[in-house]
Amino acid sequence: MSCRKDDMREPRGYHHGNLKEALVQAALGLIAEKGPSGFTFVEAARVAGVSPAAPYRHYKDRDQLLADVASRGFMAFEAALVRAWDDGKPHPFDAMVRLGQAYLDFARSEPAYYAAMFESGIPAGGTPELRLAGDRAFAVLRRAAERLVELAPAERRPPAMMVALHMWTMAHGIASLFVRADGARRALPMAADELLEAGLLVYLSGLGIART
Amino acid sequence: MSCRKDDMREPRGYHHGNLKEALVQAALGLIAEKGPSGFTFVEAARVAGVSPAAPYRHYKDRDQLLADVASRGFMAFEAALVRAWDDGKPHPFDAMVRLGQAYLDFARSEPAYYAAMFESGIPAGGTPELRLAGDRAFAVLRRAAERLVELAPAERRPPAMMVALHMWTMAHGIASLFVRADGARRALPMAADELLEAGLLVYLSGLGIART
DNA sequence: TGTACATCAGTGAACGCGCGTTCACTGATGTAC
DNA sequence: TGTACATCAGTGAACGCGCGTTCACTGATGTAC
Repeated sequence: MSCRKDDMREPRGYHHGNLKEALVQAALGLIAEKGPSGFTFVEAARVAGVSPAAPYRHYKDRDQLLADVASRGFMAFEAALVRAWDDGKPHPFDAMVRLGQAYLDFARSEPAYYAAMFESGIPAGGTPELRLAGDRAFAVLRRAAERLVELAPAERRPPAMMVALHMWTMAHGIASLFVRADGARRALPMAADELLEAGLLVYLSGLGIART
Repeated sequence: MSCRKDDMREPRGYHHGNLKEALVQAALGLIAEKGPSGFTFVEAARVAGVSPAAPYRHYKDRDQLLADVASRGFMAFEAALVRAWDDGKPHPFDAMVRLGQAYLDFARSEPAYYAAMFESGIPAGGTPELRLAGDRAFAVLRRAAERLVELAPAERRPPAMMVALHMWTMAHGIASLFVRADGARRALPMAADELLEAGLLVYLSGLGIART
């Protein structure tokens, strides 16, 4: 999926050459291992094979690194959502179900990104890049919602923004409660994907939006 | 709402008399202030006015205290949900909307409990008490769902468990994204309560469940 | 009612640890001429 | 092509800090007789 664990380029001289990248990868590994709160600046430096003072050349502090990781996470997230939505083909209905799956898939396959994005406690607008990347990911949901509400009976067409927020809410609720990678995941008497798909379908049917 | 900030009983002798309680209150205050990951055992002792070794008489370690806080949180949560549901009166439909409100109200008015319950990273079954308290809170949703599905057309009655999970999902998703107290709360172009209410109503309508 | 004693809750000093951050430094790189 | 020099990325040692945990201890409480 992502370029997580490669490029631990062994032999290096005085200059690392790619430290910023290496710090991000190190952070991802540490977050996956012990959660966002267990990740430290010093240890990221150690994993990247560099002295504890080196990261300060690239990030003001720990939170800036975390924000960078979260930004990159949102970019990868947006890409995954765009891919799943695939411009609403062949039918916005199917595409929307794929979108939900992609949301959960991302939480599952990129738990470190997901945790940095949603569970690290850094503010959503912490840096301009982070805000932008987050907005762009949401915009995918927003565009999908716009296409979907066009399928509703014209006389009672719901606001697309609301629909987008509801889809986000359901996907995020399920991911937070039942898909997360850490010990706080709750047991579920069915597959998380099915739960989400069923929820989305019931919801759309409540809006009067049908498959054809 | 809760008995949070009282009983800081000033003058005391060698024995505190109520240290366990005081530690829980101290933890709640610290979690509210800096989040679950910023809370430390030593500082809880300091706030309770006691030496750093004293808490070990009552809790094996930091996580046990956190689990106790979360347990108590689930008990208060359950009570709030039961109160809101009010046995489905006057109509399960209205009661369900109240239930959703109560969920968000709890997240808002008891952010420390909420964080300990859902964002502290302690496993949901960390202690038997915690598991039991969590199950009981969910059981309220479950019972509500049972009453609601009875209103659905008999020939396509959805499983109550699924409905309960969907309600939980929506409420939790909104609480996690838009109601949380820390810096990670996201802006919302409408009231969170209205978003949840609308989502629940659309969902129920999708199940063929109507007000009368 | 009084005394002896067991139990228990809290003390305070100490420990080792890892973190975040700083500092003057040094090795490598690139560029002007 | 060669040399001088500015710039920059990383060093390594040091600091102060707060945490978790332990230890032998001590003061208070309750109970048996």
